[in-house]
Amino acid sequence: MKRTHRCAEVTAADVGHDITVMGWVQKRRDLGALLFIALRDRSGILQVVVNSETHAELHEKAVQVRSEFVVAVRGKLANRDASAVNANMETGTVELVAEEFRILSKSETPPFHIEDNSSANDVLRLKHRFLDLRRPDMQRNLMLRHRLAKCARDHFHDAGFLEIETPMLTKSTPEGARDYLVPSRVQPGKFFALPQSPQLFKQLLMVGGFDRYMQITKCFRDEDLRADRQPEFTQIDLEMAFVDVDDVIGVNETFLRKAFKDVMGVDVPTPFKRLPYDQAMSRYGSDKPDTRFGLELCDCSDLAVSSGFQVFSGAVDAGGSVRAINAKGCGPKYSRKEIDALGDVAKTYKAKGLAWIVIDEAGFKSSFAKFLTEDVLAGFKARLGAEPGDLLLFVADKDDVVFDALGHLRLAIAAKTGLIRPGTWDLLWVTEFPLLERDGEEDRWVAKHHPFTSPMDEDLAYLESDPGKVRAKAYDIVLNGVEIGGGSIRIHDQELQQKMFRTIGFTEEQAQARFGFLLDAFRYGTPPHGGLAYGLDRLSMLMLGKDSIRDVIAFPKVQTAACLMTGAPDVVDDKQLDELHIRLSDVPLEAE
RNA sequence: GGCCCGGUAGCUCAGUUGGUUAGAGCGCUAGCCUGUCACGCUAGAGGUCGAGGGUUCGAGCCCCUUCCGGGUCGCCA
Repeated sequence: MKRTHRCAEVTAADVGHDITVMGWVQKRRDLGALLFIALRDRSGILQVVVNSETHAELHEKAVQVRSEFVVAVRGKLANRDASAVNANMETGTVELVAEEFRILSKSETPPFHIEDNSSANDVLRLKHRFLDLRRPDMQRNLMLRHRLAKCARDHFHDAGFLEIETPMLTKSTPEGARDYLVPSRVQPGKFFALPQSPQLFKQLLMVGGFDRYMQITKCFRDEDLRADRQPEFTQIDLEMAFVDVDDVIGVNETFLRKAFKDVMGVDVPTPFKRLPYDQAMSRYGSDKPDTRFGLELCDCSDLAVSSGFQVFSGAVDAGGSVRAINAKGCGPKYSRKEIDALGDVAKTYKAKGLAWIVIDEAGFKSSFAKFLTEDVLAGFKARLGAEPGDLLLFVADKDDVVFDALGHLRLAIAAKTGLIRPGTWDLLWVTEFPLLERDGEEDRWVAKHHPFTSPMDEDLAYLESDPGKVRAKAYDIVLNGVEIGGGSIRIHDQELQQKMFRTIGFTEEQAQARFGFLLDAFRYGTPPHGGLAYGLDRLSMLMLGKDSIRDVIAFPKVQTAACLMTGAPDVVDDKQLDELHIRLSDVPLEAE
């Protein structure tokens, strides 16, 4: 027997014709002399009818099937009687009248039912991921991911990009995330690292003369997992020579517009909004702001200084700030307990507390009422445009704490009060990131993006005198408050690169030891270049409205970075370790 | 490493103040059934209450430890 159709790909034109389908038994409905089988493949479900009166032998075989048996059925596609039409089914007007039937493979009773919105828990599903993948929503997810990846290849191919692979076994580089290491058998005591991204290689491809490169590739970072972070994930990575910021942004806006059109059928207008980093922080308290709603931050530091409220004035005196958001109309919506819960949110992000004022017709209620004179209150109300019914929330601290706390508060309030309209696709560039940031632990400047990111031309003068002031030619693309990609224009000038290394405390020897191959390359004619990388998993996740990238990865890992299906990671034979010149220490021995 | 949530039948869950033999729905098995599509009807099987320890006359329930999973902070250039 040879398959002629997928189950749900039969059309009205096929009615009356002989067809053969193969798939899994979704459901068996046995009416005695009449048997219905809902047959499923990746396209959907088709009902098969087996009649014992007309096909006794066939029926005898078919009644043996159970859920998830794999069968092949040949027969005539027929229209159902009007009374038997199932309007909830894509193929509900037709059915396959079996004339030949083969059980290709039996199945044990599956540990959970194969269906959308499975209520089975994650452990069970991930242990049996091969079954979980049969569920229609997992099939849809991975099909969308495929379309997105294909769209990227098509678009960048059409725009003159070449897909070139870069090594998986490479050199560990300092800074950034923790590397996954691979021991060398041939060179005792030495290790490869799996790439955190193809960053250096794609820059070398630019030096190598491939002026437009793209790749869809795995990246590895040995850090703790989150709903949107897996130890291995996939980037759509690209790099272009002879470009500046606007060129990179342009080709990517075209890509995203095409991706949303082709994959989602959604029109996203270009150009996208652009928001400089300092505005993103001061208005939204985040470098990946969700701008689908307001609740913007408002600086009240000047009012706070003269408020007579020590917590407020002290924060400003210490170089911090007092900022607030006005949760319009939330006064009556939030109980005291719920406001306290907002305080807990603020404390999660290191705020020492959350000060609040509820404005009502009669006056106000506040957590710091005794410090609120008429004048001070009037000042805050005017600054925040407050009206009766509003809930004003204040955080006083160092700027980074204030931004972090209020930034997350506005998300919490938006989520709780339903400010976010589903089905909106809010694309936004965040630009002009700081080039450097202070490393608290080591008390030095470190690259915020990476050490090859170019400073903005107008800030070059400050690189040595006031490094914190220098902005970078770096940009992130943000979708609905989630960073889906980021990149920068790179340094292509050797002198500037040296200066950059000096600023982040690298001696020439250290830089040479770590990035020598790149610096060598840059001595031989480097085109100006820059690029960007997307998180394919995250973009797929958002397009599907999911809140975990596990839903768009065929075989994901759990929070302990383990694969429940294969049991990886696992112990290996001593022989393998010997070959790799590795001796274990400090490993708690399990009972053998 | 910290904090929070969860773990009872194959699955999803209920389980009163600590009290007899731990229940339900779905699924599964067998029988019956010619238009089902959440098929129906009848009968049946199915339990290390995650694991270990403690308190108690008595623990699914209380306490301690631990394992597993999820969320989150730190971490993630």
